Amino acid sequence: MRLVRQQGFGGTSVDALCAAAGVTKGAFFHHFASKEALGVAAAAAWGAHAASLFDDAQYRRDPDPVARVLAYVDHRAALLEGAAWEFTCLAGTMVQELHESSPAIREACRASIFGHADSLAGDFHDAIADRGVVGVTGIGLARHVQAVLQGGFIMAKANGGPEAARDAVAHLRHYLVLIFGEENDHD
Amino acid sequence: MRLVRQQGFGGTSVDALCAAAGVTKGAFFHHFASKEALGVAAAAAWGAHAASLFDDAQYRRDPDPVARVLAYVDHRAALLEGAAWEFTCLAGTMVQELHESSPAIREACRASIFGHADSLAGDFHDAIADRGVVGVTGIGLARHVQAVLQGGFIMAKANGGPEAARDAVAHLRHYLVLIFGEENDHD
DNA sequence: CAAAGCATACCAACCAGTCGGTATGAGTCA
DNA sequence: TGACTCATACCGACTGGTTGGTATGCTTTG
Repeated sequence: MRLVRQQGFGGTSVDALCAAAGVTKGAFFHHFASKEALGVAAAAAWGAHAASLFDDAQYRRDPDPVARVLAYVDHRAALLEGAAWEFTCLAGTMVQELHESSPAIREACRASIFGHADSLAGDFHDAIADRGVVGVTGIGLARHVQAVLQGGFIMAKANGGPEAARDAVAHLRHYLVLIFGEENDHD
Repeated sequence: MRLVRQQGFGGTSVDALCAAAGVTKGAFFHHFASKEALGVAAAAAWGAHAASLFDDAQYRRDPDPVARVLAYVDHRAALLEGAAWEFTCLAGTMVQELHESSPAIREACRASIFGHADSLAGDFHDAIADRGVVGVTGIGLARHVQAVLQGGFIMAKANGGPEAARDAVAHLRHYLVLIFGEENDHD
């Protein structure tokens, strides 16, 4: 689904998709009722891909929850390399374009983005409880992390390189450190 | 340019644009060499619009620079009302869609977004100097503010309402308060 | 009159989606 | 075993409509 990430959903024709995937148009419409159905399936697949990337990563076994959330952010920062289509979020790209015209795709993208935030909320909740932080919630902080990442992607697209996104993530990390303090049992 | 904000650039045809503006296609192509030229002009106009909205707002005369930057964020939060197309950023929307396919529009959107950040950098610089904050720069912080806003817009589009964007801005304000402390001469 | 501003009709390219047809393989029965 | 049926997977030419853009001529203004 690289083409959609490069050119957008509307900018990618079904013909182009089929040519890139090496299938014919007949096969495409045999498997998907419409182009919109492909968008829904792509968003769902993206959510599953994200889950497989982050859900059982090594760093999630650190006993200190603050170390876990900082490691997650560092991991995200490390992925910011290459061209925009290589590190940006398919769900964020699609929902921006289609949130008004296709409720089905909007919902699939929402599920992907907020679902990923949900999967992080536990660690943030533990970190908040562990440090006795007040004024923020685990789910709220997890969603804010996603918002900053999405915003960083837009800055990177505007600027033509990943540096702008890395700056945003660096500020995000700074925010978390100000909230939680540095991690305990590292170094 | 409401149509572009609702449906995206590719999703809005020149015919629809002309109908909405009450002009004919002949007049359109008399004024713009191409649809892409319209996009460039729209991004530039958006930047000018933002400048007129924020550059000489009342709150920018507060003698405390920290009060100024917090007032800016509060002002942005207050604008998060209604449907997504009413409060989201035209430049952010367009650059996401066209950053690869149209370098001219990408550059115009970059100028709009980063130009607005530049116009805030002075206040952030003053706030940093005033409070003796280390580890962040005025321009870096101003750009981060834009990134969080853009990310909030995406979360709002995914969620179908402005609440998600307000949450992001609330965390952004929290970050600034942690960095600078509360403002001095307010209340 | 001459140029600029604008309107109308038009074009080739492209779009998502359709449709008649084929290939294949599993199940049935004599 | 082999002829028959049925369902699923797949093919690619085709269609009706839309796209950005153009060609031409009218109309207003200086």
